[in-house]
Amino acid sequence: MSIKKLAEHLGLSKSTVSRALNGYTDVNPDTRKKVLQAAQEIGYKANPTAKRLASGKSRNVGIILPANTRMFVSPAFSKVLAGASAFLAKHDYQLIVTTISEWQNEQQVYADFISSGMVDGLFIVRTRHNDERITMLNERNFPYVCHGYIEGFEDALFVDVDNKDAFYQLTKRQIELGHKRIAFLDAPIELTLSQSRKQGYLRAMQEANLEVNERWLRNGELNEDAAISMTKEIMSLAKRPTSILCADDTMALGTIAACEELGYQPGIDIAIAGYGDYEHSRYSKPSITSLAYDTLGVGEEMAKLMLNKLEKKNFPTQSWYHAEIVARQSDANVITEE
Amino acid sequence: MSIKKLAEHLGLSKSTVSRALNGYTDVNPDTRKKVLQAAQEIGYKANPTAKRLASGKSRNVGIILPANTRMFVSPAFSKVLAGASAFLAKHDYQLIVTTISEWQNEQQVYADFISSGMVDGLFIVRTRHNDERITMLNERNFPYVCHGYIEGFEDALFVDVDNKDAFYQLTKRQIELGHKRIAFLDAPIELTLSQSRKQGYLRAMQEANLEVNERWLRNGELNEDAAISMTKEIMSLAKRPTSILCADDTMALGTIAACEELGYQPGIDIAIAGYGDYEHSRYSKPSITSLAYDTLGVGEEMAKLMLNKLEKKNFPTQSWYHAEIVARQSDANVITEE
DNA sequence: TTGTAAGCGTTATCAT
DNA sequence: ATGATAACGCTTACAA
Repeated sequence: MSIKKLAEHLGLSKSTVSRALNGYTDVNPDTRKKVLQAAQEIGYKANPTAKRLASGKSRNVGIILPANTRMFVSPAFSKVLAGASAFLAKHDYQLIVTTISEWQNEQQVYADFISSGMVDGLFIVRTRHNDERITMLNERNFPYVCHGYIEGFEDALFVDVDNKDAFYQLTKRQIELGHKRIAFLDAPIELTLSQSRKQGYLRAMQEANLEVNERWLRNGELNEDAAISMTKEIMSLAKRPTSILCADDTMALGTIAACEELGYQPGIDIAIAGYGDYEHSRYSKPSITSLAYDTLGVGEEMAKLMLNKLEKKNFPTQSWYHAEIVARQSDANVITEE
Repeated sequence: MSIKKLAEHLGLSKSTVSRALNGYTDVNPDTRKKVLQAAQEIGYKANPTAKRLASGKSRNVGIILPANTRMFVSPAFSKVLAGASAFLAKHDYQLIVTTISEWQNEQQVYADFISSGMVDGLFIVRTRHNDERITMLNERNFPYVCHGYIEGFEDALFVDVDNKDAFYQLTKRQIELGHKRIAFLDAPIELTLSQSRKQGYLRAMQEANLEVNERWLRNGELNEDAAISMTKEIMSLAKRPTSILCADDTMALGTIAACEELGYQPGIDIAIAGYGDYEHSRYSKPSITSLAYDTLGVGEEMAKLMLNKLEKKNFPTQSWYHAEIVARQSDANVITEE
């Protein structure tokens, strides 16, 4: 009733008003001016639901977050979201976050969400090898942008941190600090990022001609508990590492706790480093050496790729960010001579 | 086109199919059975957008989170969200989270969001004294449930933790541990919760006949930096506290850091306690004594109140949760004799 | 119990 | 450059 009223008020037809409002070219500049002004005065706002039904576009982009993992809590990730949200908002798009619980079927939730018409595109996080979500989105030809690279799809859109380089750097740092036995508690193996991190680690180790003990190379969830149990196992080995790299700073926190429980002094007896430069890492004791990247920028970039895709501009499809070491205490003063 | 197709396929009218699908009573049980089965087989899903336009209901409830504060990151709060989301999902509602950036006008964002028809109700967090958001929602008669009590509106819906009791307990604990000079770094003064926490603190102090030094009672943002600067100021006072209570565990983290920087040993020279029982509090050094509550439950309760409201059932409008002390190292072994 | 038909507020196709 | 009018997919009086 509303565009209708506005039209009547102006003595114009709905269609003209609609065109004027939506920036079509075939409208008399004067008419447009009048319409815009009247809309302003009357306080007319187009009804998004009706718009959506008529146009098939929602101007929303969605993201589905597991309610139970730390993803929803990861300080780094929430900045990514903030960056994406801000960029979208500037372009009159909205970010819609829904959660998925453990008891829900992931594929189903994704399928329902995209077929609900609520969103024009989807952000995908924690991308996995042979990710069924990606497969489905490709099949349905539904626009998406991933946080984390994916392989096997030429024209896939993603932004990622150069994890390989990041962990190459971090490992190299350990080597330069004199370590020879370096463990790596990697992310869950199904995540694509775990592979690249592992590669970076391996490359540095091989370049330095250091032994890569398979027992020092583990995969686990990005939380304290997983890190604690892995650390305990590793540190009880006959041949144990002098340095432990972690896939993120929460793991580093757990690793520190586990080492202390075992009687080691992190930062003195044993080196520990993480990834993500979470807020608490500065305040941890010892403070945690970590890898920092432009979280806000990553989010913005994801949004940018998405808008390009949705509005069919020419665009790059992939974007890489660089992580840099933030050196702190946790790996700084460890004596490593045998 | 879809319900139409389903109807044609069944040889029924759209309306009958619609009624059958939506559980109306005036439908032949047999007909309903057939319709449901056919829908199942064909894989028919009602288009939510069309439903929304026709019915004026979205089956979505929204929440607007500041992208920049720690709200989005607070581990406790993300569990609240998870609880709410799960409960809503069980009842075929969705939680929609949008973010608001610093440069956006809050009232505007709220107004736009509710008038967008995207949500049937709103969760409000960080409720404030004379909260303009509440005023607006009341004026527009738009359903909402607050996290944090609000005053001045009889039939307001909220769930809250008994903050007064919580900080009464926490303060009392300090007193029983022998402290006489107890500081309190409270939340931002505009938040309603800061008042009740202060009241709890004051009550315990007064019951014990202890001096309440106004300089020891501060308000600040719930993050490390705010706590650090407040702690430094307080600890440089001629008469300084032997115990510092914090409005949440991130503040406690900052307080610990600041005390250490000043040469104190938290948990030994000075007692510190927080609120929220964040994940990192167990791993902090010293580990942080905190107040824990049923975060998931709070979220579920918010969702429950919301659904009651939306579906106009009789219901309680308010719900209180209890917080309990989790005793750890940060305030355990502090010697307090003068 | 079922069907008809008029909305819901837009956009989009065709004329004019 | 503007106006009718038919979608969009569903709900909901009202009629039958």
